Amino acid sequence: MAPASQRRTQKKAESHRRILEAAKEVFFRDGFTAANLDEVAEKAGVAKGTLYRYFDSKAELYVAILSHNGKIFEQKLREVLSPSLPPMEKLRRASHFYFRHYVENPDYFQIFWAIENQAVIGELPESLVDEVTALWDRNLQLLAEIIEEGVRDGVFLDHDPWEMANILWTLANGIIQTERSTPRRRLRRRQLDRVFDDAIELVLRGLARPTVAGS
Amino acid sequence: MAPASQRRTQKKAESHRRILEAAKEVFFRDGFTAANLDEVAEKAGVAKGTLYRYFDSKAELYVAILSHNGKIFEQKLREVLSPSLPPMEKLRRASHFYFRHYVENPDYFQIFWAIENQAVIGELPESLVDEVTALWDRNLQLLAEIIEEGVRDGVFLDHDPWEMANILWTLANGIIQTERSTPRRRLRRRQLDRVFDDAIELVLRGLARPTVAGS
Amino acid sequence: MAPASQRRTQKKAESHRRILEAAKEVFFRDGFTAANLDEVAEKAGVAKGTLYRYFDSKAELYVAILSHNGKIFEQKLREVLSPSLPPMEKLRRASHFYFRHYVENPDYFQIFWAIENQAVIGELPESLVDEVTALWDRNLQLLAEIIEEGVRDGVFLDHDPWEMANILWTLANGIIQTERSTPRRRLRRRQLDRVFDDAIELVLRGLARPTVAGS
Amino acid sequence: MAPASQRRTQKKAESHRRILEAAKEVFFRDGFTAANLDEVAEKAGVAKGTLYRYFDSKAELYVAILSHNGKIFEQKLREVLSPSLPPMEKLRRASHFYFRHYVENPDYFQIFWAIENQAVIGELPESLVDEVTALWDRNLQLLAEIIEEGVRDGVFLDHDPWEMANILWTLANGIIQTERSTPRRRLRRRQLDRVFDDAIELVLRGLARPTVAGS
DNA sequence: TATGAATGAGGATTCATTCAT
DNA sequence: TATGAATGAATCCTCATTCAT
Repeated sequence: MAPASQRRTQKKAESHRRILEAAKEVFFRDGFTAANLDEVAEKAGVAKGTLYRYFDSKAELYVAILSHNGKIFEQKLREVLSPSLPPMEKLRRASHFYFRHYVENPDYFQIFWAIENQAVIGELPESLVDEVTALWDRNLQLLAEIIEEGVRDGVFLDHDPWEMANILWTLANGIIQTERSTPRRRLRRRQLDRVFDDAIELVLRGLARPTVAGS
Repeated sequence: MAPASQRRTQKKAESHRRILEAAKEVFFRDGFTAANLDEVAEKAGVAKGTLYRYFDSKAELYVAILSHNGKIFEQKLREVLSPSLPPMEKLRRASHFYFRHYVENPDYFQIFWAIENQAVIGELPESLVDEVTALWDRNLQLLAEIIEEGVRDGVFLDHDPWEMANILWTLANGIIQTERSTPRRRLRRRQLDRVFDDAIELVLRGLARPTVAGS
Repeated sequence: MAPASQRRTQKKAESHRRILEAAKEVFFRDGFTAANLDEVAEKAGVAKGTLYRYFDSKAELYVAILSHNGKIFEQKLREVLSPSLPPMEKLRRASHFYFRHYVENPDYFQIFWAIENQAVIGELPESLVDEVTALWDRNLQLLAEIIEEGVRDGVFLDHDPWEMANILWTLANGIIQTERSTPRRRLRRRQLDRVFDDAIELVLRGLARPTVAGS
Repeated sequence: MAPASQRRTQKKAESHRRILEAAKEVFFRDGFTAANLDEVAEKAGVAKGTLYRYFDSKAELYVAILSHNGKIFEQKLREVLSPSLPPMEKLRRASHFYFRHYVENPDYFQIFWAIENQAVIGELPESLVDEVTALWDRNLQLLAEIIEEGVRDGVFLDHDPWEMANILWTLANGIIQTERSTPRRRLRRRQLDRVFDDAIELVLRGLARPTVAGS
């Protein structure tokens, strides 16, 4: 490839990245409908029209963020789950990873929820919606497999793994979500660390098969 | 009061109620920004201008719904928690109430989350925001008191009651929220009943002080 | 009807009229795509949003003009064609009416042609397009009936009346259209009167069954 | 000329041709304002920026098409009008040529009309507009000369030749135009052939000096 | 008090044109 | 010379809010 062409390709990739970055911030803060593409363009340092060279519409830009961040998340989650660990420890690590990921990338988060919004989905090709749904299903599937393993090994109560995965997933999301949406309450960010640990341990206790005393 | 005046007062109350009803439906379905006051007025059977006789702005109408439904919820929750029950059973009832309340009033729900977003709602009087926040804090406080009682009685692990209340609250919200936002996943509405029961029992198990074997 | 309500209704009708008037002018001058609704609103003396209280979209406003003017034209044409005249004279009158109508309402004209435009039609409900098409067909039908009468009476050559109506219609449109589109040519507006007369007589001569010499 | 240079010149001419070809198609289909230069570039197989190496603006590209096709038309018309024929036959041939030209090049046509609209085209150099106007005037002049000849010979009525040329021109354009814009009416393309013949004969009859019976 | 017509700022999207490579 | 990415002005349409009746 000629150096000039290479430079141009790089610049394009850079613009793409900056747009996603800016859009993530704005969508996160304002939600899909209230988000303003003027602001996205300005934050990304490009002209408004440029957005449309990279994404066909506001809705597709939105989905691109969901998808992009979902892929990063999935990849990191897989790295965390080294196969030799016992199931309980895997779950504990996955939970901590999830929490840490959120603390370090607070704006990756809110956005998970919004795919539900009919106002957004209505404007999207079915295929895009399916893509994002499948992405998050894969993450849930990872959890379900750990639980299945634990059930087989007799360390977890005999519940439906997929259902349990949903409950765990839900707990984690719920805590983060609640914390986000109630910044004034007594539950402060400084304590969030501990609250999260406690919640994880609470759920793991609830999930574990009680060890028979004396055995 | 003169009969004419009385009739007028009744009619006003009726309009107020119809507007709240209609707005709840629309805000729930579309979210704050995408919600359209034309539709609210039409559903309520009043003229658009009439909305402004009852509420100063879209945002205040929104907050009025949060507040109104919160009050109803609080009242019902208090009715459920008759004081003679053991703490564990109180928590179980509160949880089931919460779930049942959601199943019967699905549109009461989504709306809890949105108060967070200052950027969307815009400039609300501090007092309004505080009112809603305080309302939900009172609900949490009810849970916290049950847990405190349980800790005192030795049936719950010795955790900070407020923190535990948050975790429970969060779990319940998270499950409902997840179910709402992932209608395509394997976790179907028909199973939600059971999932919710399982989740509650899981958390209560995690919260309970393990009984000494043999005793 | 209460006087206040009546006044409001009148004002609405007045706005409707002013919008149609302004839109006609702008659409005529610029064509559908290039026409600017900002300018229409300004000329009509209403806010831009007001346009949308009366017409759902640019395309529907456009069709409303076609339809409105078509109806006026049809009505006037019928008035001109008093039934007792001989066919040849009826045609002559219809022709002169058409020409006069154009001279007095130059902006009624151009617009006839544009319904063809796919860019416009594509955005319109089928029913609207059909309405306009039917309207103009009725005008053609009026001409065809005169010709049919003349053919029966033996004063016109034995051609298909519908076809002949098309040719006449076409001639008239063509002359006006050409004159509109070539303002710089030697054929000046001042002469248009005479050109139009000459064209009409030329076509009527061509249409007439030659009278037998000596009779 | 060096072979390399020659090749480059050829390639340029080829691009020029392809751009005109593509632009004709798009302008014809969509009209001036709605036409999209992105599509033109793609159809022509060149980059969008390349269009501006050949034409200074959208408007100039448009005018180039008018001019280019006008020149082709003029050349062919002259070939058709071999001087030895009687005027009536010349007119008949010119008419048929015009019609055939349209049937074979339907997209050459629509475009004639649009030069008029200064508001749409915007600021074109006077010289460009004059060029196109002059081109079409020359075609009209050809017709006028035939009529003048016929008037001198006594086979045509004594009318102003330029005026008659306009009427003929107009009739032809009108029929084609009407047919274009009313594809749904009863006048179908299959019959257009015959309609056109009938129209020509009608006009020629109207133009002809009646032969005195018995002489 | 209730109405609903009018408003006009705001926002998504398009596209002719420019210009660095 | 050709490219195609970037630009940003232009424009259609929406909708919360106002206000005359």
